[in-house]
Amino acid sequence: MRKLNFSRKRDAVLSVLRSTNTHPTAEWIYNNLKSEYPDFSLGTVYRNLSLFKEQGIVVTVANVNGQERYDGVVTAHAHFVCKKCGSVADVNCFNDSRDLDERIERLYDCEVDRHSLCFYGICSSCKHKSADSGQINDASV
Amino acid sequence: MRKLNFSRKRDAVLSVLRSTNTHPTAEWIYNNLKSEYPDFSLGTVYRNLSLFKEQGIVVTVANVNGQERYDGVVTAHAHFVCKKCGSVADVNCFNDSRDLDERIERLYDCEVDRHSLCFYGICSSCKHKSADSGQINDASV
DNA sequence: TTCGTTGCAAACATTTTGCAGTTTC
DNA sequence: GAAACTGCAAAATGTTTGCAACGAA
Repeated sequence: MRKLNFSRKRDAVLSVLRSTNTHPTAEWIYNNLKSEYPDFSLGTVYRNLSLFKEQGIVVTVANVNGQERYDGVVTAHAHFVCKKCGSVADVNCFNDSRDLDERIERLYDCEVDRHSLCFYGICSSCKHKSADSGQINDASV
Repeated sequence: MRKLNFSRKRDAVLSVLRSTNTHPTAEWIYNNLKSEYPDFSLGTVYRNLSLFKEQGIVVTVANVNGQERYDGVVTAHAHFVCKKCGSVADVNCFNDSRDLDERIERLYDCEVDRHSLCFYGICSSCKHKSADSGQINDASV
């Protein structure tokens, strides 16, 4: 892994990502920091997110309406994606840890880094709105 | 759901997808049919795949290196994605059926259409090649 | 001074779309 | 004949990248 200098903006990207549980898009992170850093670009967000992924401290959990959704929590947990509002929520009712991966490794003679479990449907909030009032809010924020 | 006419090309797209277990990209399907139908376009593949998804007879199982991978088998089963060669394989060792979805519905008061379980790592074949000979073969065909 | 980091904008790659011609019913 | 379907190519979209300026060590 290559040498890294300290960078204020890189820190900010990670801390914004860690401060929310909405599993935001790169653009959302960008918009969130643009006011604080008038000199700030989307490229920096992408570059650093990609760096974090390499380091294993960030993962992408789903692609919703063409946009990748990022998570700063890398401990194994599932997600729920609402097809109406596009929200991505944590699902923490499984103890689907490393065991599962090892089972696959033995069974298929392969190496498993991680797995991703994702449920798709309509979230509680959208379900209780009237049938056709649903809108697509990409990041639901 | 809107009215559909019969279409030879639409049939062909579905049948090519159903004839393989490689979870191909739209482009792969296009290349596979281009010889049989000299008059054939990628747009048709995308339009029909998107139609099939609406109908629930096709799902996307993963995005590998920026390209969506399609599956004509919609019964619940997991997948394995190799980060070296980009292959996508079926994983059939779970009886993770509808039960799981219903558990989430009760727990979160939501509606679950389906879930997707995907393992990421290095496939058996790549694992047994020498360490750095690995290449990225997008559709591994 | 060296080299990692960034803004900016252009480049990229996949997917979507508008339109005019073709096919299905 | 009406409406669905398609080829084609242009447009749209999210993401990546090259380069010169900037910042950290």
